[in-house]
Amino acid sequence: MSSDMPRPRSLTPDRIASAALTVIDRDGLTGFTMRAVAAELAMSAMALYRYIDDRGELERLVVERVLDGIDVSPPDPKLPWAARVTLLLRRMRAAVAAHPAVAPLVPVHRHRSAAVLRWTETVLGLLTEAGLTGERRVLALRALLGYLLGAIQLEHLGPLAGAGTAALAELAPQAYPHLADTARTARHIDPDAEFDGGLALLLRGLTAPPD
Amino acid sequence: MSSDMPRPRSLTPDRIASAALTVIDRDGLTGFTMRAVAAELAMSAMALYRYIDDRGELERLVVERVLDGIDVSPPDPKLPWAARVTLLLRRMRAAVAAHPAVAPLVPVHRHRSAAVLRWTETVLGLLTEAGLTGERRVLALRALLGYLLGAIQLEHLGPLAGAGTAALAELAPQAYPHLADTARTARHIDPDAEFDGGLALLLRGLTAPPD
DNA sequence: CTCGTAGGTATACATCGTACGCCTACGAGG
DNA sequence: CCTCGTAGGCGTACGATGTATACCTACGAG
Repeated sequence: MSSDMPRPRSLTPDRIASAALTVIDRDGLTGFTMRAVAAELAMSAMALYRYIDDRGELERLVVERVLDGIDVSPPDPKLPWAARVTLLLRRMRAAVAAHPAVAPLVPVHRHRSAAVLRWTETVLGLLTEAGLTGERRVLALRALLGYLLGAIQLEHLGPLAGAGTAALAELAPQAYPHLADTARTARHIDPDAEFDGGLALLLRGLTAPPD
Repeated sequence: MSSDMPRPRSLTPDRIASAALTVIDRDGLTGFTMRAVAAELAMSAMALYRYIDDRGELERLVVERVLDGIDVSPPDPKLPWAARVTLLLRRMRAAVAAHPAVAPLVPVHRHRSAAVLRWTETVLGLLTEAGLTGERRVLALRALLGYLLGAIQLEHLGPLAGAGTAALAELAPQAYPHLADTARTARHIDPDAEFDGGLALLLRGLTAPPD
């Protein structure tokens, strides 16, 4: 055999992910098409299939690329424990916020990302430091992860995340008194503060007495 | 004009939603097609467009149908406060769990559902009873909603929600020690208990001192 | 009975993911 | 240098999808 390297060319997975991300940032998820990504790489659509199996794998690459930028180093140990956890969650949230259109893809492909593994390991380290082990640590992680993913969905899939809240404040006069009132208050809250605030409530619960 | 009712026929929005849900339950989201839903109704695909504007509206109908079954009556006031909130969240979770394949559609169309409005109003009532008002109530609602939506995503979009956790327990031997350990523990936890447990942590934080 | 309207359908089109088969560039072996 | 096998790259094509358009038709009001 003359086997080894007959034609070692062109693309790296990273360049592909990068092109796909460019397309998504520019045209949104609906513009995220095999043909569009190929065009972004100045290739034919089918050429992509020399590097990936199918659309699913492309999505996976995009999610991994978005999440790979996350800094997973443990924050300064001198910070209060809650502040350190908050920092880590904020980093993940910020990574997604930098490319809002990929938000719906994150929950689907999250578990295949090495970055997420590292991030989770770091978070677990912090939880362990706080004295959480065994089942309590599992529950704490699940609660944090649930809150994080849910918050991301709420921010990027909501009724345009603010316009709808405004509508709620108008509508529902006496049929939904609490709702109308809450929506009115919510309009004045900064999204970052809202994320941090909800998280703070959760963290307070995590560190309560071990039953 | 002879205007009023020239031909008053066939379908109600509810029958349409019902047929769509049948299709989704049987064939999953990928089988959820205009043609498939039409076939389920023994009609041509285009006939559907006499009743709905586009696919998006069909999705909305499905989500509304799934969520409409939720019991939004306030639970027995003799129950502890946390138990009452838990009950309401469980109801929403159960409604989605009854049709797992629609889970990805829920965050997208949630805000247009009257059932969600009523449900939210009830939850807000409970939060108010617990002494939460103003910003604190907004944050509490957001945290609960985030946790709920996130938990639903985690359960239905995970790595087949269990198989992946198992894989994590095997993999990642010394590279991710905390993770491997946590995954091993997680395998023995019932999903319902996990949901309730994480929620309990959050609720504990909600009722802590008002800063 | 008639007639206008809304119900229902058939057909058609653009766009999507991707299977298939063909050329071609290029690195290794002579 | 030539040649040759392999993998890169492309053109075409197919089935599926959402939906626009134009048509026929059943039916209730007059």
